[in-house]
Parts: sequence; structure tokens; C-alpha cells
Amino acid sequence: MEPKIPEFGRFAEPSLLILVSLSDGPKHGYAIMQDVEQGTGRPMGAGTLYAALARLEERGLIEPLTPVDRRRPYRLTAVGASNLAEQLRGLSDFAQMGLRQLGQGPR
Amino acid sequence: MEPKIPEFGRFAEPSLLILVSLSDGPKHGYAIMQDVEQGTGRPMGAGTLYAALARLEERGLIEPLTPVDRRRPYRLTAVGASNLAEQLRGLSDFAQMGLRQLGQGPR
DNA sequence: CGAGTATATATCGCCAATCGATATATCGAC
DNA sequence: GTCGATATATCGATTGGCGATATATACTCG
Repeated sequence: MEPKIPEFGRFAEPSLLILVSLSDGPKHGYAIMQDVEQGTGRPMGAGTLYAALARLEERGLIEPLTPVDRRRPYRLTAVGASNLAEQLRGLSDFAQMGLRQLGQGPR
Repeated sequence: MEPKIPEFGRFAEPSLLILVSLSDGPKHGYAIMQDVEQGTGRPMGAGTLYAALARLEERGLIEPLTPVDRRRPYRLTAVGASNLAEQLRGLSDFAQMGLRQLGQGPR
């Protein structure tokens, strides 16, 4: 396990999925659910989603926009975006390294 | 979030780290700890490690070899290896997709 | 109009997993 | 013989994910 890989401490799958979805532009919760389900093939339960949204906001990675009707949209903050980029780079490096070590070329 | 990405349900960071470490060859717990710490820069506590090892064994992803002295080495099973490969491929695809969407080329 | 489905958010409780701390024992070096 | 490194084990607290349930509005089709 030679190469150093950067921070991706306690990376929560649903949270990452949410951040990636939001990197496409602001969305409200339900739209994120659909987007993620459509992208992964697996639905993300409402419990998971809204809990994760609350945590992400609390940590300043996303921020709420002004609600339209019943919709409460969120967008990535600058911090959230750079944090996401860092995590994804770390994940990518890690995956590449792992695959290399497994003896199966990096795709 | 267009492209479909394969299964990597509830991917546990420490477990993945352990599997990747073992993909390099059989190791006992303490050696895994050192390997991971050296590879990530962050130490993995003993609690996390041995709990994860127990789970991985229970699920047939790793198996114990005959102990030498105090050392209880483990190695990847075939199932563990293919499972790991699958997860890493999923992670890699996911990371690539996310980075692309973030507008920062795939490295 | 009325029924049923889709949209939309919220919350509760269970369980799985991580983390930090602590315990215990052996080994090697000095 | 003491100290630090090696080695494994376990406990308690916290976090986080998941499934279920609740509630309300909007849309569509007959």
C-alpha cells in the first residue's frame, strides 16, 4: 500500500451521492432522491436523505436557497465543492491503487 | 448524474482499507494497522481493526491462516478478491463521474 | 367530483459500524 | 529489569444509515 492517499475520513456513501448530485446544480430533496436513484439504480430512503441533508448543512457543505412552494432547494457551498473534489480525488486514487495492486489493470 | 454505477452498498472505509492491504499478500492484524496507517497517514484504532476483521471473516471475504507465534494472519478469499475488485471498480467509476461533473478533469 | 398516484418533507426507532480507550501479554534492546 | 514495540482483545459511546410511518398538496384519469 505504498502511495499516500489524501483524506477521505469516514466517507459516508449517501452524503457523497448527495454532494455529487448537487454539483450538477441546486436541487431540493425529492429531486436529489430521484437523481440518485436514477444514477445508482437504488433508491435512497427519505430518512437517509433528509438526515444527511441536515448534517451537510450543519457542516457548511451545502446551504439552503429560498424555498419555492413546498420545495426547499440546496446548493453546494464553496467549501462543499472543494471538499467534494478532494474526497473524489482521494477515492479515485485509492481505487486506482487498489485495482493496480489486485493485478487487474486500472480498468 | 447520468451514468449507472455498480453496487458498492454501504461501503465501509476501514473494511475496504483492510481488503486492499490484504490484496498485497497475507498479513496479521498489527501488520495491517501499520500498512494502512503508512498508506493513509491516519492510524486505524485497534477496535476498528479487529471488529472489522471479525466481520470480514464472518462474511467469507477473508480467512485466517495458521497462527505463527502470536500472529494471526489473514488472507483474501477468492470471494473477497472479486468482491473487492467490484467495489473498487464502482468507486473508481463513481469518482470519475463526480470529478467530471465538478468540471475538473478526471485528474 | 373522486380516487389514486406522484410530489415533497419530516421524524422515529433499530441496528450496524466506527472510534477511542483500556487491558493484557510477549518480545527485544539497552 | 525496564521500557518501548509488537500483538490481540474488548467495552462504551456516538454516529450514521435504513425502513417505516406520517402528513399534506398537486396532478391525472375516469
